[in-house]
Amino acid sequence: MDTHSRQMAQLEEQCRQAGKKLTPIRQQVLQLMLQHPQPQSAYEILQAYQSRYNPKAQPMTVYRALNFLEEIDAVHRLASTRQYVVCDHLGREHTHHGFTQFLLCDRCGGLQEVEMEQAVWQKLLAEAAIYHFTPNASAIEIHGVCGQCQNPA
Amino acid sequence: MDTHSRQMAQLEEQCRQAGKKLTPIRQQVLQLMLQHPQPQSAYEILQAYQSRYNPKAQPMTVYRALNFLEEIDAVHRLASTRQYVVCDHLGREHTHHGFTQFLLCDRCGGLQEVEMEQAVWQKLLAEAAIYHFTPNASAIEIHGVCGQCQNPA
DNA sequence: GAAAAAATGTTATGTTATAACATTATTTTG
DNA sequence: CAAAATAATGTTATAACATAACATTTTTTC
Repeated sequence: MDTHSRQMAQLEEQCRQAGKKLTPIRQQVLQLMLQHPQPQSAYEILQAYQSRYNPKAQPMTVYRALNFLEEIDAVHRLASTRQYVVCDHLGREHTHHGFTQFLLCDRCGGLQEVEMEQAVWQKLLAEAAIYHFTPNASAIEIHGVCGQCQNPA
Repeated sequence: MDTHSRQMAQLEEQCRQAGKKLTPIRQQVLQLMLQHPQPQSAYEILQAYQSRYNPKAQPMTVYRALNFLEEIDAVHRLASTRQYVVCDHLGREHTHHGFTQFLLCDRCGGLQEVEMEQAVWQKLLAEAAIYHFTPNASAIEIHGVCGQCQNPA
């Protein structure tokens, strides 16, 4: 069983336990995303979906699947670029506890998902607390240039 | 001379020194934004511009002014909400050196602009460096609930 | 004052996302 | 099991955000 199948199976189990359903459409969308590690826009995913599964699929179909997958933490939506990407932890025990740092390469469009050190996000929270502000999101997005693009082979 | 006029005058001086021009349109857009401390979408600003200055103004007019104002660090674009807001430092000596934290209230739509402690953003940079990633943006956006909205009077 | 550069006007279109309502599939419950 | 309720999907339309491309005007430079 390949990695994607295993991830899919584990996710299906997770859903079942949570009383949610990983329907065919949702699986198909996730499948497409697993095969494409780079972040993609909803409309790019729609195109892939149309090519592969159903030429008549509409935006809503993909958006609904993406929203569901985001709810169950299977995918992330990158607010700054309006793109979607499979969660790096998919199919692992470990889910998100603290903050996530998304490192987005402006050159190649690639993404690195990094768990922030606890010490760092606690400091971020502390700074916010000075202003009596309570964060409810747990990710930050940082744009820049990745290692690959800085030192091309 | 009121605060806005003073800020405008100082900005004009800054522009002059940098060989850039704070044209009437750009001033007008900034003026509207100064009168509206909450972040606004480009189209909201366009509406205000149409009401106040020119009913026939088009989106491009506002977008061009906003892009210019962003270039000279007079306004910020909030990527996660696609809104624009006047820079909190406008008209002060102090400009951005390190990282900025934008605290966005999901309840009231308000914004608090906070300079990150150097120790914190250095840690962020250090974490990014592990992945040979070089950030080129210097702001992060954190969503949550502000003090006002948590403890309504 | 002619040429070049910068800003603005104008039209069209591309991109992202959701509202609203109809239909179908699945689950619950009497 | 059948009716009712809920969840998911289909479908159409449109709202909201943003830029391309080219024309015209204004400003600067020489």
